[in-house]
Amino acid sequence: MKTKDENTEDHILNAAENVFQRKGMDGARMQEIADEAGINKAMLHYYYRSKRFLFEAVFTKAFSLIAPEINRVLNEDTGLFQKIENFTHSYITFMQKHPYLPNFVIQELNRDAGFIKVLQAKEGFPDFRKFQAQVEKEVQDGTIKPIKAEQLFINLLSLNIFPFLAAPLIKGFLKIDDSEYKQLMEERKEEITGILINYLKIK
Amino acid sequence: MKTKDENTEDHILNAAENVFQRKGMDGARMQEIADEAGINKAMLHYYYRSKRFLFEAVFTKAFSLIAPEINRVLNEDTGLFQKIENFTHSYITFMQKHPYLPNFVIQELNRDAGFIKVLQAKEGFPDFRKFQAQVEKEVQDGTIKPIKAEQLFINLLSLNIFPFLAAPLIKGFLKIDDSEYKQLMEERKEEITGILINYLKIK
DNA sequence: GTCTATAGCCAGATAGAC
DNA sequence: GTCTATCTGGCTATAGAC
Repeated sequence: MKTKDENTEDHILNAAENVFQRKGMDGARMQEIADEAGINKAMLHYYYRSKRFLFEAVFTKAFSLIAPEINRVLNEDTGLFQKIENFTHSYITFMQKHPYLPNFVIQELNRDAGFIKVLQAKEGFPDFRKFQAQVEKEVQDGTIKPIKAEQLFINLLSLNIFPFLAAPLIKGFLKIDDSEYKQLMEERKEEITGILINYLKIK
Repeated sequence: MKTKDENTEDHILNAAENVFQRKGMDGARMQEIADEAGINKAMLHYYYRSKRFLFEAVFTKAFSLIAPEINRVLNEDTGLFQKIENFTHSYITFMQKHPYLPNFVIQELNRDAGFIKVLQAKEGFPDFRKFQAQVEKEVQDGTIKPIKAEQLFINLLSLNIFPFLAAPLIKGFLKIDDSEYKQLMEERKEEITGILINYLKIK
């Protein structure tokens, strides 16, 4: 078999990512995906059979891009402070590459919560237990304040992800434009690391 | 004119809230709203003329419920620590009453960012300036660490709102059920207040 | 004001030529 | 594999009786 640089199937998937991530399952149109891919509507069905299946391919791939980001926090072989800093610093870079992705995943999971079970069954789904053990150990050792691993994890995700999800809302409240907002996000690398490490540190 | 306890127009709006907030603009169906209201599809158009107008009525009302919550942080006449505690403690209660609301607002603003301008023009849109002045004053007085009001505001919203937006995702990562998650949210009242006050306090 | 019936359109999906 | 043409169903919106 010959493998072209980028075959039709991949073209379709890329186009579908663009459209689904911006418009969501319900707002997306097969015609728009076909246009984006520069081919015909019938081809979408030839390769993916239905809108539903195409959507699921996009969703699964989206999640497979997020999973390594989460795994970096959960399973990397470094200290807690280092993990917090690594995750926070790399997250903005990730968002610049995939601006619609977290919102897409969260939105579609709210629309169809049962889908998380499909993801959990797949290879590479993040495993929380190692992180939990690490936090418990550091608390035991007295290197950090007593805190639940779950809460720390939620705090880390909240502080990093929310400002991107709610960007239009926050820009509206603060009455600032895109470039000022981008500047704020840049500052948050230090801001978030500072807050969390300050909270964990024993004075 | 006689005012019935709940007239048809309100019935429709309530039903529309249910459906739009769960399904979004694109996923919602006029038929489902009519069923929910226990009346006929034609009535929706009689009272609200189009799906678009009905949606906007729902969206505007949704925002008018959130605005006072934000205003409490921005304009209440209390100290910063008190504001943080008040907002955090009341937010969970608010979410229990309106579980789909913040996700709905954020999602639809991402779909159509221009809509924020309509909201900004309305009465009661939160004004950030008083909060900003307060933070700057407390920094000046040396009662809190130097911090930008914008970042503090973003932190407060992130820590409170995100865990509800991303509930299905976080439940999936932590492999916990609804009641365990609810318990975590309850603990967060103290967790969030602690983090932020700890970060602001001068030791 | 409230209903039934239906117009008119648009989207997902398929048939079939090449 | 790729296209054009078309089917079929569902959705918003309206016409018109009561």
